Amino acid sequence: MTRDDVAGDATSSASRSPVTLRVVAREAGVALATASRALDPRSRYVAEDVRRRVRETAERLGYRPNASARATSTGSAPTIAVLVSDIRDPYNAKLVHGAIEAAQPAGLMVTINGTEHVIDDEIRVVRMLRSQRPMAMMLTGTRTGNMASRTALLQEIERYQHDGGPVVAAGDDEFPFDTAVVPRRAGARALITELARVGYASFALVASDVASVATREWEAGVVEGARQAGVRIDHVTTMRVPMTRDGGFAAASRMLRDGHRVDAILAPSDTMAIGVMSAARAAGLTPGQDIGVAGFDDVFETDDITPGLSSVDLALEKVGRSAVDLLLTAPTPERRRATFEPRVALRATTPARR
Amino acid sequence: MTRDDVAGDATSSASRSPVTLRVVAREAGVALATASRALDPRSRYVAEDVRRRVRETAERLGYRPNASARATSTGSAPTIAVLVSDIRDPYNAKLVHGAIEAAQPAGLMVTINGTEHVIDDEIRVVRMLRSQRPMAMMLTGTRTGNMASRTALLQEIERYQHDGGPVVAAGDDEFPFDTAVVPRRAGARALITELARVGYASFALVASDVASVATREWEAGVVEGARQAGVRIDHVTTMRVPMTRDGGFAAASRMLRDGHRVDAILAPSDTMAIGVMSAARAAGLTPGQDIGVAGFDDVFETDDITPGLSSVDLALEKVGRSAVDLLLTAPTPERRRATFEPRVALRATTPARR
DNA sequence: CTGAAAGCGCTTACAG
DNA sequence: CTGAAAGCGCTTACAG
Repeated sequence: MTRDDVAGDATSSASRSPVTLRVVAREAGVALATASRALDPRSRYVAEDVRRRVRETAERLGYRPNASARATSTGSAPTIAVLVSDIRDPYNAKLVHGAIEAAQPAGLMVTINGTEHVIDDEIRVVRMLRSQRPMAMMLTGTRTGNMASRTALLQEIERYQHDGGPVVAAGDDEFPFDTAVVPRRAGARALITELARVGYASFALVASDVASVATREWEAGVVEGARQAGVRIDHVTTMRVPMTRDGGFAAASRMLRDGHRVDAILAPSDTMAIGVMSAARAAGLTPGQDIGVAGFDDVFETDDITPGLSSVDLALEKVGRSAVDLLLTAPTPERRRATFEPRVALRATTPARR
Repeated sequence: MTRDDVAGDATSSASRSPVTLRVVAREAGVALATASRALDPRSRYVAEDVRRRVRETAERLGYRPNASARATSTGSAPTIAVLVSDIRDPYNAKLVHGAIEAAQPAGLMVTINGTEHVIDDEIRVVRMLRSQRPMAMMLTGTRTGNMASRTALLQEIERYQHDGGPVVAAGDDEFPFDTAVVPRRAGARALITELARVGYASFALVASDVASVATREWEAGVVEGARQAGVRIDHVTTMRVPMTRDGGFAAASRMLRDGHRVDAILAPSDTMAIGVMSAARAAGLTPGQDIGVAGFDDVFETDDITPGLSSVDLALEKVGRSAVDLLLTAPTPERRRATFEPRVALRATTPARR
């Protein structure tokens, strides 16, 4: 009753080569071309019994078509290349997850390339990506970097487009590609409208001027909403800080030190809002009690963290999914924009006032 | 002073084909083989001036080598295929981020494939991945699923290995591959040791029996640590729940309803611990005050969420990086395990007692 | 419906 | 050091 029959041949492991279509064809007794067709679901004109026989043979041999060979034959790989600044950022993770969800049923792989928020790094990465001849490219997250870098990036991407590669963006409406637009402006507008409705009348904004487009859109939405709702934006603190917890802390600290007193502080991301809360506490204010705090993104999605952070759900997974859908449908002569419904989530950091 | 010279030919955009090595060679006045060598940094025996000329030509034409063609020629793609259950989970995101960091300098792409925690889905994905002929495969996160699925998955992976493909795991020590092991056991041991040191004497564990290996390792570490430190594990509630906030809530609720009273409740992930905190509050207990709560993973990494959740930093990014390093170094006859130093982070949910 | 052949864009012995 | 040629594993007109 030994188990020797179960154990494989452990010694002769590596470096055999995978089963090839040629082998499958030979074993099934057909020509290479026939085997190719039999295995291609889109190919008409194959006798049913031949098809079955070839498929069974392929299955039995554990045949897997060589995607690279297929790609060099057809000219492009069944791959969507996604540029993402930092996959640990839940904002990006949600976009990417949505993209993967939409890509898999279409038989497409998603390739992730980190760029660490540095636009010059992105240029390098796009160069690398062009080599892959991916079916499409997708830009995600927020761009930073100066005008020159930006132009260089666009140029590298345009080379890809020039060769017929479709490009889509998921995020801000800042590039001349089809874009699944994160509803920042509408979301910001809805947020301040809601807050006004539950009794907030004066606001301070803390923002980073680094991730410019994202912040600008958010700020524009807040200002529009404030005007409509008849509430005041008393102070805007824009600092050259990253959109991180520490950035939010720094900006809010300065604002509070300057003596501004408002009903609520708004930040352009939840991560920054966490820093705002810390700054408030450091200044002796309890968020949700002495002062309202609201973020943006809704990446925490929870009331379990106390106090629950008010935020705006930007439908990021849908945005990611929709970006892939844009790639999957035929391009139109004019540029397309997919839009989404944001959802305001008021939680413990902004209880109703009065 | 028009800008026509800058604008490209906007009308005739798509479907031209990328510049090919053949074109570069012709333009540079050399043979195809010579161009290939001139562009290959590893290739000796190319006259310096020829190399320079070819490189300049390639640069000027915006040439990018066709990775697929190269891959079909060499037999494998410069790609690490990563299997990940859910990229939105910060645990996975950190592992993947580490992997990307290590892969990029080596000129390797990382391919992400979501599997939604379903092992049968993983089998499908591995089949797909085999087609890519990636340089290596990396398993990440926690496996679930029954014995049969598990065997089928291993079998599919073994086919890949059989063809000479290296496989590495980043996570639990549950597969017969080189593994960068997440230090769960040591981390759990260290956690309870620390807690004992600051005055905690009795504990309850809530766990999921779904993600078995991860939970088992954690539990084993806790039990070992408790024995060494001379503290009591009063109760273990293991429920058939996912390792989520809701899973933690359900298990902790049942435990508390059963009337168990302990100094602290421990959960095998931060996400579950968040649920535990909610359950405690629902039972009228304030975490960090009436009862201690500690998670595991340290995915939140922060004191800013109040009360700050005590946890164990499992060095996940290092684990991810190291997994790739294992792939990049020559394999050894015996299986390798890379290990890491966990770091206990005691925060507000477990203040020192007495 | 099937097969022989050309071609996709590279790499790499092999022979100068 | 360089070039002509074969080969990687597929797909796809083209001619039965």
